Amino acid sequence: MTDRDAEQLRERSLRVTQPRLAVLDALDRLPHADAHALHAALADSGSDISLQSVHNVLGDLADAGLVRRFEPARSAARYERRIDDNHHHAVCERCGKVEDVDCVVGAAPCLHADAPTGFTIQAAEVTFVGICADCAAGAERLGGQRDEQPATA
Amino acid sequence: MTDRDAEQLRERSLRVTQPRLAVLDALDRLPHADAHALHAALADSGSDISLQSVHNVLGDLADAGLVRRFEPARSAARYERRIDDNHHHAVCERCGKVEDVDCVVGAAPCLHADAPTGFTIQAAEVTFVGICADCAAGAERLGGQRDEQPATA
DNA sequence: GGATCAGTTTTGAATCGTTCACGATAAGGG
DNA sequence: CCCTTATCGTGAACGATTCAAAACTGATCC
Repeated sequence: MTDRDAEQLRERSLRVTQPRLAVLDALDRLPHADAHALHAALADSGSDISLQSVHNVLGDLADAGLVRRFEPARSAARYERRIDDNHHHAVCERCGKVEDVDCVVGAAPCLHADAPTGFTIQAAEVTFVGICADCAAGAERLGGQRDEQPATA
Repeated sequence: MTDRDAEQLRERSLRVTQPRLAVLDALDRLPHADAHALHAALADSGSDISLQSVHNVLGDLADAGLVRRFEPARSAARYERRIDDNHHHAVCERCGKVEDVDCVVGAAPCLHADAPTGFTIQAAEVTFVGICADCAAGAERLGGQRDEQPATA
């Protein structure tokens, strides 16, 4: 997929660099990672990229529209490569895990708010908060625990 | 309304203190303020409360369910007193202003996501991003400007 | 294939919003 | 009115992100 990544970068007149390819590749493996998690993952796979560069690259990619940035409450910014379809996110209150939620109410569901005050709506960010299956199962017999996916992965 | 505020605090077994009443009162006047804006507003109206205490109070009030905390992307946490109805928010990309958006799709619109992975949805956070009427009007003849409501108000 | 130039990365420090720790203070029951 | 304890204030610490300047390298031109 690195070829396709390089192509995408060129399409946006971004230089094809090792850090950018590495970040894109890591994002394929960690679909909702934050900068810290990506940095750790890259370090593990041999790419010696500074955390600041990860932020830098993510910023560039987000500006270019190759990557989408979203910020669950109480959490660092997460990044994902799914940008074409408008899907939403479910965040586990307990462990911070994020899962994709496809639109249920049709094509672009919550996008048509009638902003009474002349607001021009450009995008809608929908985030569901709840308990993921794993935490629900684990919490039945254990007290509140924390696992924090992005810190680990 | 201070009487009602005091009553609400007592109902949650929170002590009725001047800082808490002041914050609640300020929140009535600034419906979507962040901690900094509230601190400034309180200072203006004579209440000499430290910024840390504002955070502290807001945290307590949020824990008690008297206040709702939400975090628009790229912005500090905002707080509001409307907690009973589930309404959403429209954030102006340009000036950061937040306006309430009532549910359009019925009673609890986007709340019924079929989380495929056993997710138990507890709440939905819907945020619309766009351009507010003021900024749209102003931007027609001015280059990109910034006004940042919470910093001023 | 190599030189050149601008876009990128790096390093280190700075910023912002928020949280922590602890002594000082005051709310509210007795 | 006193005592206990929640709460507030002060100051420092913290995590995530951004900024600044110098070193580097990808892409183009020769």
